Amino acid sequence: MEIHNAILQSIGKHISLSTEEEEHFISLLIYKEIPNKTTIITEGQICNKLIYINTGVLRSYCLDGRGKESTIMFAMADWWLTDMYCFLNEKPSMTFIEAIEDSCVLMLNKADFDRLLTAIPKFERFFRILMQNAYTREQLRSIENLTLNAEERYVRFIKKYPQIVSNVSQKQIASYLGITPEFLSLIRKRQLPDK
Amino acid sequence: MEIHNAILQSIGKHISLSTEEEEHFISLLIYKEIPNKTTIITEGQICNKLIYINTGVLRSYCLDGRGKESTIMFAMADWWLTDMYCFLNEKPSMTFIEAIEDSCVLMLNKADFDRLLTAIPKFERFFRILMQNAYTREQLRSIENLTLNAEERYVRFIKKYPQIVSNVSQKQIASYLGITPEFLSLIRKRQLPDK
DNA sequence: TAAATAACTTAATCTACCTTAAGTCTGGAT
DNA sequence: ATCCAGACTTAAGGTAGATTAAGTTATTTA
Repeated sequence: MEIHNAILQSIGKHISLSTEEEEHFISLLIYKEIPNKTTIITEGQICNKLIYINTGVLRSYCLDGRGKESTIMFAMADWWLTDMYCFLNEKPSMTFIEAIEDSCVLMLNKADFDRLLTAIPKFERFFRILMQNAYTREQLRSIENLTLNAEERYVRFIKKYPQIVSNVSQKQIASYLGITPEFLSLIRKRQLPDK
Repeated sequence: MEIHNAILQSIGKHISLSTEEEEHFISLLIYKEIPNKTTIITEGQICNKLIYINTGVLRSYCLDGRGKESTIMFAMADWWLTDMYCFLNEKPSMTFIEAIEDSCVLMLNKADFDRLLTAIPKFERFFRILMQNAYTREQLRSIENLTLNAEERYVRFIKKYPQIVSNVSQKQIASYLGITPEFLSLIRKRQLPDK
């Protein structure tokens, strides 16, 4: 009960469910505690879980051919994440997902996700809105990557995600911004001195 | 009739509509022919149209403070586009949308879009899938921007959108890839000589 | 058909950011 | 307490890509 308050309230902002519908939905969720630094999804594994974060912070990232890490997203309490492409198409994951602080999550299997959408079509609406928001967020990121330099991107990042800045290593922030940790260090130094 | 075949078939891949539902949907669409180089959405205007491309190619782009243009997307026949963030939130557009060849489109007003989703909830499913695909596409673009250099991005671009390459100026391709037209010219030169 | 405008190329110079490498600081594990 | 590995800093030298500017080729437009 307790545990499902946040997710139900979050969903309730977009659709209204009857008590039975809420109970049915909750019955599909798998509760899991994830200690800091635990990897819950690994490249190559089938990624068949959609993850809702109850508390904590997770990070998804990928590795390129040369072993360079790129952070795809940081996700905080009340966010959803997965390797969306691979979840939807039931392909092996191209990404890793790990906890970057002690977290607890609720997970929904792909099969249950599909059945849920059929059983309670209101969830189509909920996930449409979720996908819409994810889409517009990503599009903004693409544009900012193209139009802003590293320092401008860093400044926007700390304004947009102040909670993350305080919890995450600079190396990981650099890999989100697409720069090296060394260069981020230099940017940070520039920001301080005179003001 | 003729004109609506493509859009109905495209929607029919994801949901099945009754004849009345199809007719209702079609009654909401506004048909418009858009000559090459016509701008149909301008920064600052309220963007309250969702656009389906029947034939032709459109481009959306934005301008940064220094007047630099960034192409957000190229959209071909059977694609949907708009300034999604501004359409959904009924804000003034932050982007421009123009035809880059003679095109014809079907448009759906925001108010009709909202009513359609209520009247025929199956459309929630259709647009969920549309948003999903848009999201995963954008996420891939973000990652490629971070991990690939300009030449690699160009090579992927021409593989993924061969039809666009033949119809669009290099200046516009450069602004999609986030490089200058001069540097794209250099990349293209490198590609030819020996092979 | 000519003139004008825009697209594309080429090349020199410049800069944002990377690479490498060495050094400091920190938090866990023993 | 000590050791160690990882996080962060600093700095020298290198490179991808920008900027500027001039020249060439298309495409409009008159």
